[in-house]
Amino acid sequence: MDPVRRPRGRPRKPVLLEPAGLGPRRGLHDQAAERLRALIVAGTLPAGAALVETELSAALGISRTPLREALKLLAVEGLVELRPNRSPRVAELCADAVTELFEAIAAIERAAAELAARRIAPAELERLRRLQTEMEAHHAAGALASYFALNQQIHALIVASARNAYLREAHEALHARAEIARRRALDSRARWDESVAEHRAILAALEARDPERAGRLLADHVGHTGTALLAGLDSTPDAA
Amino acid sequence: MDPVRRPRGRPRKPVLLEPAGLGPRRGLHDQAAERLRALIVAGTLPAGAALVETELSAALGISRTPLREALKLLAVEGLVELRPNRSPRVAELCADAVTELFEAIAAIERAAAELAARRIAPAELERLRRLQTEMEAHHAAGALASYFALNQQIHALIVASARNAYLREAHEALHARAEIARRRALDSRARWDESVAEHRAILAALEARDPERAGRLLADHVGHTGTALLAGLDSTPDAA
DNA sequence: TTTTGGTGCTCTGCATGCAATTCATGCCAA
DNA sequence: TTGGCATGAATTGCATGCAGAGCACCAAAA
Repeated sequence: MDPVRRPRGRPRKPVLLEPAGLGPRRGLHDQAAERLRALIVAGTLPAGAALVETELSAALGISRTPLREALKLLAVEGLVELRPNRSPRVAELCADAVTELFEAIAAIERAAAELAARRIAPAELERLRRLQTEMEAHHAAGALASYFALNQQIHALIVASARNAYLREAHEALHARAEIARRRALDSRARWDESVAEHRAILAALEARDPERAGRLLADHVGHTGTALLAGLDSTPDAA
Repeated sequence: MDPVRRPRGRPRKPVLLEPAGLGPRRGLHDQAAERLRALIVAGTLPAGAALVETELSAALGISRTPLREALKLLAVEGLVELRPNRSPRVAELCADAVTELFEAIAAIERAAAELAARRIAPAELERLRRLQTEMEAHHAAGALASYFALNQQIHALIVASARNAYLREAHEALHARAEIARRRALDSRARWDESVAEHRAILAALEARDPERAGRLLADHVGHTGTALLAGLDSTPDAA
């Protein structure tokens, strides 16, 4: 009944999967993909966990066919790793991969910021300001989770303001994987102050509609986040 | 027996699908995805064509299950468009989308060039030089197809030299879609001279290990390619 | 004790069958 | 003639059954 299977037997923490209580949505495979994505990003399904079709399908209350389709989907997104005739596994992220990942995210967000500086609408700028204010409030209150959520919304909004569906798409795919790494990292409260300040500078650059500066600041910000996260990475996430 | 179904009846050109003669490969779904990708990029399956599962599976000599998985795969890659309870369609590319597409490719290739300028290995540089020479030869000989193939190899090699799997991944996904647009464009021989010269300049920047210049040149090059291609786009690709 | 060959089981991969939804055709009424 | 509607076929979506590949465990020999 436990869909999580670690490569070699180890103390398995119970994984809770609601039997399938979700509302009227699109196809089951889509729902399954969404759920699995959430479970993987949240770390409920830890990196390296084997995903056995029969067990997962039973846990999700669906049959193997839509589940397989969902797994293929997540494989393309890079969240799971399929090997022929073997159980798919939740993708691992070694330190090198995290470095590359944030490098790529920085590249995309830089381009997005440059475009956004030219194209962002006043309403979006206003929303960015509100989010920044809110984030600073959560920062001051020490609310880590809320801070992260706001932070993510800000980055997503900047990318959206670039008005480029392909950049946005690429960013989303990479962001999901970054979230995994983020969950595995220890609290990096040390970087809060820095991060908030950097966000303020980025917002200022966007308001000034300075593409070069906005792009550079955002890329640097993501780069810093990556290195900070890398430093705080739990070096022994699953394997002993 | 004809897997191509145009939205409204029109003279359908015959689509040739080999019954399944390929050698020992991975899963059928993978083979199917690869084949369909090739057919879509080549334009054999034109944009907007409805992909009926039973017909396609029969044409490919496989059953519907692996075909469905392949279609989901291509949907994530953005080559086909799935709508619930309707036949999947080959994704369309309107002019705006092409603009955005090349914008995104330019962004990624710029980042890749900047990284490549720092990381490219001497052997890769040597290979780039050879490809450039070869491409110039094909250019001089007026061999359009060979020129395009070489051009693509050069871009792929530059991205590979950046040593970032995520950028490479994003680039590949976008590149497939760009190929579709390229097939729909009229001959842009007018840009040959320009393009070859730009490639020479990019190579020089990489040899000089100048990230900023290499990135800017490559981004501009891609941008020019995009606008040229956009100008030569067949404005009535399928619909009357 | 270590290594090698065998054996059984589990799991994936694929094919097929059935139900639900959608689209098209034709009919009827205004 | 035109608009709306009902009916039918076609197609997707999902579940299940079966064959093949891989892995683990076990036994036997060096």
